[in-house]
Amino acid sequence: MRVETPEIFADLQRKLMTAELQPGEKLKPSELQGFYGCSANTVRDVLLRLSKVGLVEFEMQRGFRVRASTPERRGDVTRFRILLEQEGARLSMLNGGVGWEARLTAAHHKLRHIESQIARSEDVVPFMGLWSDAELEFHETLISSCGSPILRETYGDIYVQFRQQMVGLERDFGSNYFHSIIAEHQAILDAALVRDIEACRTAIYDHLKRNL
Amino acid sequence: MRVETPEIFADLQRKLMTAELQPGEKLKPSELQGFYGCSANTVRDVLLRLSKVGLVEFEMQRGFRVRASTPERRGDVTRFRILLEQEGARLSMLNGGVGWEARLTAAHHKLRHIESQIARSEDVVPFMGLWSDAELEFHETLISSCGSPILRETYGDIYVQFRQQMVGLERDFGSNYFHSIIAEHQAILDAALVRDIEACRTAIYDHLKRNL
DNA sequence: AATTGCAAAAATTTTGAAATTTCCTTGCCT
DNA sequence: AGGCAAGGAAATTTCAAAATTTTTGCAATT
Repeated sequence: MRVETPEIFADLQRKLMTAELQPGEKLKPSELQGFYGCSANTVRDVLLRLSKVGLVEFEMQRGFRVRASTPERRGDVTRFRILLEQEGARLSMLNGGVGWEARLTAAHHKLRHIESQIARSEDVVPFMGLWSDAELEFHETLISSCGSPILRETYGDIYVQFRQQMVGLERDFGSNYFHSIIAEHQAILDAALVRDIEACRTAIYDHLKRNL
Repeated sequence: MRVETPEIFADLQRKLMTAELQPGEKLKPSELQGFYGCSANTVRDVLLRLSKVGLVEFEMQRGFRVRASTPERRGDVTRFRILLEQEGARLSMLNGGVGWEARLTAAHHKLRHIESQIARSEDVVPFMGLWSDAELEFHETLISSCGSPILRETYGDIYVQFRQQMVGLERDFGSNYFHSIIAEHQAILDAALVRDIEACRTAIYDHLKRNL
């Protein structure tokens, strides 16, 4: 089974984000090498790049480890995400034009569609992949007109880490849960479209505070 | 001339931050290898880690390049630094105790001492190294009680990038310049010590806005 | 004169193994 | 029994060369 480097990266990132590789677990290039059918050094390269994203911890002479998941870190990631998203949204509301509004509306429409399906269905699991993608797109679109590449990049990294920290956390995905989520996303959209900076700030906080 | 990996990292970081390696310049492992007396792969490793910090750009199959310096990026880095420092200082003012106040006062005292010397002297160049270190310590201490490892780490990275963007920019380092800097640092310290969040936010902005 | 195609050169990535460091087990001494 | 040291196993880092990819230079065509 021959795999190319970008695929190794993608596969490891997915396993990291779905907790198929569990927090704290040691990542040995010499072991993964066999699985991917490449040399240990290639795996090492990929892991170094994953440590840039923050999914993996690296310590010199001590190798790699799946980033640990603690209540402290979850809170830290969440607070940082809130900071970046509030600022990104604020700037987007100041800079964004109709194009931004259109893209945001579109992203929200798709997200809403999936969330409605989930709210009606029994089992959330089969929707999780699609929902994740739609959620990410909505939030990234929200900050997309902030005019700061650094903010957008950093947000992308922290979002990925957020997912890593939250997955594996057993939560009550009852229909209540998704009804709340739907309302929260709606509140963010509404505030953004009328450029109400304070309302949007609050809506973002209310959406994410459950993870603090 | 045999050099260990951490020293290669440190040396490259210094050259990157002092513009001895100029923005946009290509970084070829096969060339640096000769200079450091190690293999190309070792250099590659170091460069991958420097790209995590943001000093170096990496693109698959295209190698490494010193991060470009443009007015846009300078502004972006500066705005992001302002965001992080304002939030870090705000949280520190809420969480920090006397210990924090003491460390901040100490850091400011050292910084002030060097800045006074510079303001009296003709040539700033010989002081630049010491001043850089003292400035970094002051700003890092300011946010040190924020309680967010992620914020502190990210600030560290962005500070380094800030230096990289600003060095090489010809500026008027007349005595006026350092008199302003002294006043600005003092304003930040004063606001922080009396926990005046708004004043501190403004003082940080006023200190950094010249780079926008 | 500009553009496309091809071949040579240069640079990057990958490899497999050697060298080094860390980690763990075992045995010795207090 | 507890702690420390030495030895061996495992893991990480480094190396030099091979394989791959990109870039460059030159000629042929439009």
